[in-house]
Amino acid sequence: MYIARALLELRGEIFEEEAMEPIPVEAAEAVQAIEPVEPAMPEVPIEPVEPAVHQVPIEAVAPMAHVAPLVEPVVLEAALEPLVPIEPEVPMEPAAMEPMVPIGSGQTLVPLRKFLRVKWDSYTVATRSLLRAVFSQSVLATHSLTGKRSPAFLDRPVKACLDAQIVEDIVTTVQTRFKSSKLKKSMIRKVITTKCADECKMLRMKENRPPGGGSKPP
Amino acid sequence: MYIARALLELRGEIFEEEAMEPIPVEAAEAVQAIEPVEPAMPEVPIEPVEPAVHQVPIEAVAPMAHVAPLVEPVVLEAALEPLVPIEPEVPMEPAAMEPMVPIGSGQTLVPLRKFLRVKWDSYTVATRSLLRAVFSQSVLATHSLTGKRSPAFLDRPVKACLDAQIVEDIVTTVQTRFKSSKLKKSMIRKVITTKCADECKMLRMKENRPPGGGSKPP
DNA sequence: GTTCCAATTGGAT
DNA sequence: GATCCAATTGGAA
Repeated sequence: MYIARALLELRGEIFEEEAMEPIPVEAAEAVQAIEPVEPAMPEVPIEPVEPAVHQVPIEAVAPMAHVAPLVEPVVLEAALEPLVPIEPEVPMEPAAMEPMVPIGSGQTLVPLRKFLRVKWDSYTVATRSLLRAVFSQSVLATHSLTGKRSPAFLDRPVKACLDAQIVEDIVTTVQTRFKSSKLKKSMIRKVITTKCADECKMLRMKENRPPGGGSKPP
Repeated sequence: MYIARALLELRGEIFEEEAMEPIPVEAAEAVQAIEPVEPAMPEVPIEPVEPAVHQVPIEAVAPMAHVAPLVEPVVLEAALEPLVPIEPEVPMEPAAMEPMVPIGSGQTLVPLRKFLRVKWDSYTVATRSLLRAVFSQSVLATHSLTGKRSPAFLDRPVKACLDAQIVEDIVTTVQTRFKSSKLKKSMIRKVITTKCADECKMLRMKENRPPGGGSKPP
């Protein structure tokens, strides 16, 4: 069973190799959902106090596609705050139904549906893919690995840093999957840095070309 | 004898021994065992599979000390003075006597004495060390890997690029030495880029602090 | 549409 | 003193 296998792989109990087994896309596609719209609102990075578990927001989709997708605004708002762990006082109703998968230390939870779409073709692709499963595009575009200022551009505003625990969980997950290639953490972190930079560029493109800016040759 | 051993190492008949990446060594990570680099097993395909210019037979150099290399070291005379004579004050006659060692394709010759000083502790150290054995500090400081302009600093003057053949020979040499870790060329090239940048910074420092700039507390 | 590359930088290690 | 890190960039792959 795919889910069971995915969980086993998670725990490193199934061997990986450079060319991983073809990803069970069918399972993911069965419940495929349209990517939620990314509100271009730069959210303020709220530092969690002492999070026990980092829960990645789920998409507004019914648990196993059996039920009609009951989209609640609460869920959408939650999706805006990917870095913030679920708050105790906010009971997540539909979110609780979403099957979650722990990665790394187990403190980071990834929606199973998203996890199944992660591409394991190479450590770089896997890292970038995992990032997209865990963070929203807007978060990736507005954050950096360390939150430190660019030494080459000291005047540029500093970006907030990605949640360190989640980053660490991603790194160890990729390391485990590709452990036969003895990946150093710094390699994976470099990919994360590049991914954030690329997302930042893409976001900038979209902002400067909202709609109607394109040239239309007749 | 050291020279004999060096030649053996060149042919890959002596292996990396302890020479391997001393481990990621990130922060708290720690405990990955330094796995011993495969059992000693001569597997380097130095054998003359092809008559091409690939590998210069070691024998052509071994007799040395009085015979010029069979292959004309065209590359090294290429204006960039990649290989400087050991002693500037001695005439070039001893330079012709200097035992040279071919690396990579065999088109690049390294003075044996410098080659013996190369550190093989890790692929990064080895790469930087090899660079210093092949290029002068001033060349490293004034050149870059590709010779392309920095995309982040389009106004900066473009540096000349290091000799592509020599770079390739360095890359393949390091790759061969550390092939058990399946190094990608891009990794090694990145080290070269960084080394050039570091040498450039150092040169800049020296230029701004010739002598007499230091503070002397009594 | 992404991903990758590498030049430059200052500080950290 | 040398090496490593990673933020930023534009264009190449």
